[in-house]
Amino acid sequence: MAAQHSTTSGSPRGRRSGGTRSRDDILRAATALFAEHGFEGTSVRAIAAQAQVDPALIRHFFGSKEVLFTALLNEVMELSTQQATTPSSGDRATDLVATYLHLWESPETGPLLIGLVRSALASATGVPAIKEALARHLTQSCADPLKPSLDEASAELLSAHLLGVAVGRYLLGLPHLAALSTDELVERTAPAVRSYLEGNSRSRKTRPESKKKSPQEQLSLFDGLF
Amino acid sequence: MAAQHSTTSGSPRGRRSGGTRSRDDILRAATALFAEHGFEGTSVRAIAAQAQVDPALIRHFFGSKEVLFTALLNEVMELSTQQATTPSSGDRATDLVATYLHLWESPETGPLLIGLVRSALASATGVPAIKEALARHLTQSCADPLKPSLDEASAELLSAHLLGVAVGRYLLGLPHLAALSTDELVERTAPAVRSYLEGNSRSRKTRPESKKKSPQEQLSLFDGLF
DNA sequence: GATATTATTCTACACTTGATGAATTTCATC
DNA sequence: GATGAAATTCATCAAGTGTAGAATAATATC
Repeated sequence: MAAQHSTTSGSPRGRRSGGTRSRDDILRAATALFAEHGFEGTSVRAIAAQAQVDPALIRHFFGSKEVLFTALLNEVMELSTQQATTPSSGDRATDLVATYLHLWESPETGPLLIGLVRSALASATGVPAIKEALARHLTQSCADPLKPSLDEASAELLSAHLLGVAVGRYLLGLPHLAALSTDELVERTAPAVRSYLEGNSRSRKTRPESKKKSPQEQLSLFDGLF
Repeated sequence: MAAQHSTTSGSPRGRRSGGTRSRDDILRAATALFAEHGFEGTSVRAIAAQAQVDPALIRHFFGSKEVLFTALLNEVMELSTQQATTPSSGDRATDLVATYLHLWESPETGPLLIGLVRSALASATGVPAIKEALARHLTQSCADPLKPSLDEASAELLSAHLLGVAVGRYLLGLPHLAALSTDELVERTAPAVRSYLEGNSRSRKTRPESKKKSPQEQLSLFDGLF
């Protein structure tokens, strides 16, 4: 009785009959929106709207927007280490690039990574845990697989390279980069990665002084070949 | 007379005596804050506060937050093309990397680039001109200098690589990457760039079919050398 | 010297934001 | 069947958002 009680629209209050998937709906909506607009650019209300749910439900299930984001962060870190065991034959450079790009192509981890990168780069100070998570992701996915044979600076440089490729393709959408097939992309990226694995580890330490310029002799062996 | 008129603090209304540098103060404050928090993360009020100026002055001088940001965008594009004429001797890869990183190290263009990248990557949809500006910057600073000898996909890949290095060093602050001197960074990045200039342009087209895997023969000439 | 332009501040509007507390309904447990 | 826990919505708060109009003071122009 008492006829619906109040304002014009909306479902009635109280728990619904039968099972619920609101929690999953929220997670899915949050994944999509964080990927599109990052952490700060996504409002709790927008997530609730996309999940067709009241905004207060997000607080009920997760406590705060930041905790919700952290839940997704944990998910992507977990899935990454799981799927990191899928490299195949061939050389290490190709395997590394293929494994890394697979994380970005997968519909399970791809949107999470896009959201992570967008959120981590958005601000220099906001939510430091996000930037740390991105750094951790990079070392886990890029640097660690090459651990014994690469110094730390080279590992970070290599990670930055792969991150740049992902940013250019998935966040910026550089046209020709985005148009490549995954296989082509792997083939074309692998040589640069290989240059870190092989070229650099040999040419370092050969010039202790003379900080300035002229690193030609580094590959001078091949200068005539090309 | 009439004793200061109204609320507790703040300068009196009206124009100040003598010349003014408020407009430049606003530009400087905006540069710093956009670099720190990106376009969406920076409020007009925060810029005004940092410039020690009333928020309405920003509207008076620039009309809107977006126009203010565009003014800085134009500035960085202009300065980039100016300073792009400072390469030195040596090979093309080293010159390209040095010239590009100089834009990021310079106190005039560096903060503008940081703000541009932060803003462009923050959201998939917001202010499309920003993402276009970043793409234009990349082609102007990275791809165009290599124009005749590189196909477009390789140029974008190379641009993405350099962008990744800048992101890792200046936005993410990866510790070992940020600790390198500029010269060391150039030396260590150049080989990867060289692999695009030389390695790739040679090995392409040698495999019209067999899309999958095994790109070993690509550099097989040198496999024994390293 | 009158008039227009510019620089500067104040106040305010309409809106969005994250976070709460309370009310209501269903389900689970005993 | 009573009781507690969980799910759901509503109403609201205190802040912050970009933008706007109007008021005031100094300078430029004629």
